[in-house]
Amino acid sequence: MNLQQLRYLREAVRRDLNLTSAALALHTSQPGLSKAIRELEDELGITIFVRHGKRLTHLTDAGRAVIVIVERILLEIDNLKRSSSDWHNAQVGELRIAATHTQARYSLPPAIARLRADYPEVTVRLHQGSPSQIVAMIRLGQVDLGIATEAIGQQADLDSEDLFSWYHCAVAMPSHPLCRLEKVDLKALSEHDLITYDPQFAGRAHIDRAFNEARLKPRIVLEATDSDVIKTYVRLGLGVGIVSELAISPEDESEGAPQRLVRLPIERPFARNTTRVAFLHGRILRRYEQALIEAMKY
Amino acid sequence: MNLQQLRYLREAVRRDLNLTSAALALHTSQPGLSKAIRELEDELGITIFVRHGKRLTHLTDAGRAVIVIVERILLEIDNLKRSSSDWHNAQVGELRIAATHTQARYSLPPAIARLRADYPEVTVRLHQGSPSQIVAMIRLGQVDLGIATEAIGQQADLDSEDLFSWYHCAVAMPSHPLCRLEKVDLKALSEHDLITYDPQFAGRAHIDRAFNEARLKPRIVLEATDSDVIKTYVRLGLGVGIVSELAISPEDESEGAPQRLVRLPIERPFARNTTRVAFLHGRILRRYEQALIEAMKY
DNA sequence: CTTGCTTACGAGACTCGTAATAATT
DNA sequence: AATTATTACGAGTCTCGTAAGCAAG
Repeated sequence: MNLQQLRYLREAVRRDLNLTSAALALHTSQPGLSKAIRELEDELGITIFVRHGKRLTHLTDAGRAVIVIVERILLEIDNLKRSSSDWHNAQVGELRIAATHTQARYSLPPAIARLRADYPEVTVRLHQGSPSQIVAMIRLGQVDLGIATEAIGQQADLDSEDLFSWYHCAVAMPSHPLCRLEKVDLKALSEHDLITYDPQFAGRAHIDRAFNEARLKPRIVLEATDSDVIKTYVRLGLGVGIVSELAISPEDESEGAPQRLVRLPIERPFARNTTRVAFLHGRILRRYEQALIEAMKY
Repeated sequence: MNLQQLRYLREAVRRDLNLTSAALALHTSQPGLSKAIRELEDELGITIFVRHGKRLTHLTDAGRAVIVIVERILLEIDNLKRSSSDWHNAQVGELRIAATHTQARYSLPPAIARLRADYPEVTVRLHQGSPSQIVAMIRLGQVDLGIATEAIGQQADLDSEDLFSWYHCAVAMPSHPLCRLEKVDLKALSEHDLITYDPQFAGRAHIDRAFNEARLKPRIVLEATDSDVIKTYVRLGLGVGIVSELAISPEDESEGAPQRLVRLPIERPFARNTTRVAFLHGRILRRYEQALIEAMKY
């Protein structure tokens, strides 16, 4: 048994039992991969894959049991490399982050700037996606850390940590009728056109829940995954935007700004959102990964 | 990096950084082992061992961090083999148990008989030792399961399970003066010669504690690691034995027996003892290992 | 008939053991 | 002087890629 075989096996499973595709991904030949897997099966004395003629169709029970352990082994091998690397040159490396747009655009920049200053030799790769895509990227080992607000604290195979909390706010153009009110409640909001996040994103669940509990049907005229897109449409006068307060900067609200946004005085805020960072369960974090996480907490 | 290197490294650490001894244990050549470790250090980019000329003197900080991960990897590799083996031939294998004498002699036999009946192809190897030796044997991978009453529930690097509980009892020859009492209390016991376990064994700590709390000084005239030895000396008339009730069989007490022992009516029993089974943290148990554990619970 | 796994085979790399070397205790 | 790690080197093994074969959709 050797690590190569385990890596091949994992990739084959990840690629839905397509050895050709797995071989391609691993920059090796398909026959070699095929052989390695058969040899592993022989040595362990089990069949991992059910074969129909010359196709791998699905995993056996034993295969499912084995793959779990193999994933753990390879995770620890990674930990070994990362941990070693931390001892001899803590400051060089690569950090792959997946985040939603809101995080990538508003909460990550200062943390990454800080990281770049403290660890100039670390390359940062930033991927964007929906929370479920982020989770998938972590699982497949395509990224090291995932940052999102939804769906990221409840995965059994991921470890996660709270970073910070924030609320939604409502913004409108100065000319909007709601800007004339002292207090804006849910009912008032529900009577105007609203623009907010796609249901998967940035705490949208909390927004829906609030309206639901008040037995109100909001008129959401536009959904986007992206705070900037929402702000743009608010500026076009399409409605009131409900966005993360992270996405509203002083410049957006300043008197002199050409397309000034006004933050509406919402009576009671939508439920608090907590942005979290997640990574593979059991993964040891490198020094700069921990530094980034600390830099994001406040 | 390969598994061989990791195995070599683990053995070198286990053998107190003596590569010659490690090579011997692994049935390989010492230069090969030396080379493998250097190559691993090179690849990881760290030095694991501090070298004084040509001696390995101690571990570096990085080495200590690395060895923990390496142990985990090799444990999972073992799990992989064991788990696979469970799928293709659950009934064959080897089961190495370390137990104290009392367990090996009194509580294990029925469970092992049952195991032999259910899994005739499983070879059982039984090792004896003190609780701390048992823990060491588990740690070094010399045995699969360890069974003892003391010192075995509180090791951070071992998983453990309760098996059953039992009390100490006091036995004497029929002619002994204590046999004439209706009730025997600690004070009465403390006025006679006592024979019991070595301080490391079979709940001896509870015995000492009981006397201590009653501010009595027991006259322990003989200590043994072994219930049978204690019974033998009781039969020789050297004193009252305080042994596990597991070690007293109906034959010992039967009227017709040549060297009959009498169980004294102790007023209040010594604290309850719980016998536990322990194994390496994170180890996956084979079917017959679980079966043995279940067979011992009652 | 295209896709995709397996078998066959050979060149090159690697492993591992022996012998020699060198540094500590 | 004895013990113990490292270096050198070569035989044997193993790995891995190419080419060919064959089963399934």
